Amino acid sequence: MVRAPCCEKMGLKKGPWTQEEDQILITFIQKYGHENWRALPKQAGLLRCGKSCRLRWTNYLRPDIKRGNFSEEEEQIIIKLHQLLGNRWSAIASRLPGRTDNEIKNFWHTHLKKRLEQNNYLASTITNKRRDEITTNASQNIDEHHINQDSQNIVAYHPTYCHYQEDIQSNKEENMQYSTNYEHKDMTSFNNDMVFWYNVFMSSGNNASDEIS
DNA sequence: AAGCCAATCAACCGCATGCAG
DNA sequence: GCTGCATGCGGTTGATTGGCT
Repeated sequence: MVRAPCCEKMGLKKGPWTQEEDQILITFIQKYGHENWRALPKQAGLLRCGKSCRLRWTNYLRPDIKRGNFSEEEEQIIIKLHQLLGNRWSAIASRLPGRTDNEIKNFWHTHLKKRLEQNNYLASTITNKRRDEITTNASQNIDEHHINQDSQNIVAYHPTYCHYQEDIQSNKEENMQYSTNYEHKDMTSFNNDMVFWYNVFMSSGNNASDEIS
């Protein structure tokens, strides 16, 4: 398939947007909308390609964009959605009103990814250490619960399952079950997490099954 | 004060997908 | 079914910023 020529042709401008360009784009979109991104820059009098305009609008200029730091709850949602959906940033962003896929992607790479890796390392270290203790001291009655308490304490990002319960009345009992059971289960209960979040999607009105497949 | 380095984030690039003709 | 265009998406880059020496 032949690729459509992009902005590098015809001396179109690249790089950071100026305030003036932003204003032109905002004014134009407010007036005429953005039916056709490819034609928009020409109509608006911008020396940018449509792709660049779309990105600037969707990631920065849109009026409904929420700026500023991510809340604790948003972090938890991103982490869980990433476990469920992988690097499907737009799908994740669609569940976080006011946040863009680009913003979430950047936040993931700069904050959450490192933290998860670090926490996973620490959690596995602690768990292995505990297991060694158990092996060498078999007569001592140390149960699995004890081991997992340590892992849980280390894994700071760990889910708080009650966030959605007010919104999802129909699944209330089921969700409570997950949140309660979690206290007594080990890290492998992440499978249950998956089920939980799948249910959240199904209840949210968006058919997540299409996206998961 | 200056230089270096790492973190951050806006923006770009190229592929994938959807759709009309 | 094929082709070409428009748009969406995820990975990556590079400019900027802030902290440290």
